[in-house]
Amino acid sequence: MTRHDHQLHEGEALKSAARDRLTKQGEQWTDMRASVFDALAGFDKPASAYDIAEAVSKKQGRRVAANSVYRILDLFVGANLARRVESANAYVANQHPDCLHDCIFLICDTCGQTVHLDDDSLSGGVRQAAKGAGFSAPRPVIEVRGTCEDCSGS
Amino acid sequence: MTRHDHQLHEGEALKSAARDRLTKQGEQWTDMRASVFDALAGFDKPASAYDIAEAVSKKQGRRVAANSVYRILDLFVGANLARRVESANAYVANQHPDCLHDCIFLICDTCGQTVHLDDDSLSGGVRQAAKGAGFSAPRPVIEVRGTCEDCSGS
DNA sequence: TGCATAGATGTAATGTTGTATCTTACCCGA
DNA sequence: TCGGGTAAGATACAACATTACATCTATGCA
Repeated sequence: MTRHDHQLHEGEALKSAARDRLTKQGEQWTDMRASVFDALAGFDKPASAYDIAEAVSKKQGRRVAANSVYRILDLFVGANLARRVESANAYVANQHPDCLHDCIFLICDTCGQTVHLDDDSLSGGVRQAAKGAGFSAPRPVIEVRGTCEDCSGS
Repeated sequence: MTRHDHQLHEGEALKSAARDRLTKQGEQWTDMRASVFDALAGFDKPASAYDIAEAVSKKQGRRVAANSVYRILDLFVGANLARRVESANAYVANQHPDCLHDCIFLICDTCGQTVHLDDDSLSGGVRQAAKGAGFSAPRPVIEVRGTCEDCSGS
């Protein structure tokens, strides 16, 4: 596995990195988008759009509809601020929105905790295999379901 | 990519291989299961449970409910007769139910066609990475979204 | 034979995830 | 201040998945 020497953001730093990234792409950093990002980053495991809608609703004391959240999540995924975890139908905040990786998620079937690896040699191999089969614009989805260390111990 | 020298089944041969495999596991090969397998194998791209329910319903002239199909698909996936394509919420028949592979799906975003690779070195690398991170019983999900050769040409 | 039982399937309802469409609110430049 | 554009709200609906419980059927055994 490759080591990351780039910045791992958290809390306010992550939030402002996300804001910078989005505005740099010509998109607006609205209150609603900030709220969705906060909620997403506040979860310690992948959150569904509905989870986020509920969290934002609670925080703001008004009902926020799921479709608004979806729109914003799509935008985030497009801007590399968030990732979709396909096998969980859920989303996670990207801790380093400024680096482009094909990332690998390890999702615990027991507790839902998800850890995130970047291994460009593995994902590169998958990309190569796809290209070799005639696929263009490949976007690898590499996830592993299993049991995390904490859960397998208990 | 590794070459397959094992048997690739199709049509009746595939069906009987599937039946053998299932019965060998102590499960029954019922009419309903045969119908679901037929329908699944009859699609040329990943089929959702509802697609299959509809196909079976049409063929039998009676309404088959989704949950029956889900039950059987779960059984099939457990017995290696079928695979779930996570990023498509859909299922495909496994062409060689007797071999255990972590397979790789390439799904065309345009036409939905899905090709299936077995590359044990890639999937092994992913397994290794997961184990290295403390994950046990890893089940890799490796899929690639992109554009197939046919669709990128047009 | 007839009954008990376990497994398979049917029925219905419901929950979760994702889109489509139209409307409204707001900002900003002309 | 008007007009165009983007963001977000409201509503409906489509697609995917699960649950609880009823019924059927094959099988073994008294």
